[in-house]
Amino acid sequence: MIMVDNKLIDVTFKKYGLRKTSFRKNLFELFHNSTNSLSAKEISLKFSSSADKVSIYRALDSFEKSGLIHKVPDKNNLLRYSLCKSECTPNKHAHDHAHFLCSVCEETFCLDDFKLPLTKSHNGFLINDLKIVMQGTCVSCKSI
Amino acid sequence: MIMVDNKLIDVTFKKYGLRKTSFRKNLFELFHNSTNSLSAKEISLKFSSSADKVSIYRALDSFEKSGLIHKVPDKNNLLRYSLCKSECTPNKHAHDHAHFLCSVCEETFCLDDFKLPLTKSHNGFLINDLKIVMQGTCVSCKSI
DNA sequence: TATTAAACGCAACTAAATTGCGTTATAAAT
DNA sequence: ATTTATAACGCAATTTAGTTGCGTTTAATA
Repeated sequence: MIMVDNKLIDVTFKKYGLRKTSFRKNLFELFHNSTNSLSAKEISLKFSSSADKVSIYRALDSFEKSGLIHKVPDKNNLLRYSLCKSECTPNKHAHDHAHFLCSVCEETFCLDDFKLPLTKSHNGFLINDLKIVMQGTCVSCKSI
Repeated sequence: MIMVDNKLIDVTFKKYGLRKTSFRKNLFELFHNSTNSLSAKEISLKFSSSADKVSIYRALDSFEKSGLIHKVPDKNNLLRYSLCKSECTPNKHAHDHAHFLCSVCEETFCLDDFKLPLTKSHNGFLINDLKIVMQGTCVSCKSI
């Protein structure tokens, strides 16, 4: 596992109000060094089962509530998370991007530059949140 | 339960190539008389547990594969289905509409007239399928 | 009416996620 | 630096959704 600057950990954990336990620091590193999203199972494997699954679920929950990570859709309806790229806080997650599920490798990608339409209401329905999920073949799988 | 015309059942089951067992006829009626979507649990409750859950899951699966119903998103990641309104077949589900999850009543609605953007690719990602899921307050809950 | 293939129903199972609770470690207050 | 309060940990047990296997029943058709 590539080491992440201690400074970055300090700043990030302070910003999101998280306690710096060794497991949570490692979990943050894992997210930071991952290009894609992570499920509890994948995290468990990366830690070669040294981390209890309950700790994983609780850490993910706490990371999400603080605004450090966000839920992303999963092909098999698992809980799956990605590091937030924009400035999310406990009060507001700013996820104005689409998600892409690859049917081949089953990975989930954030399409940060695919912006969502900003619709506030439709036929009397008040819209607080809008998600776009695409399925298809990702860049890497396409060229295989 | 409001009776559905036997003619409608005959025509529908013929069209989708489904066998007319009493349970599946009742299940179709249930969908037909529901304004919203249904989960396996809700269906089980409606049948007051007279239907085995395995039969429910298998019927839903078969209804979906035939093109009679389609999966809709669920707040708690459950399998949830709605009757198809447009002309879906086993080969092609034509669901070019958005779905709306109400945060108050937790119901799922199909917004049939909210059309999806027809994008075929984005940054090298090949898009086969695009889903829009909205969250907010539905018409009824808004006015409470 | 006989045949065959799908649907049913029951039990057992799998896998994800959650809860409870006693223990440990961190942050802050002294 | 030590104490204290609280959050996180780790283990076991539980919950819940959904699946599989298999023998039996039922519906379509020949």
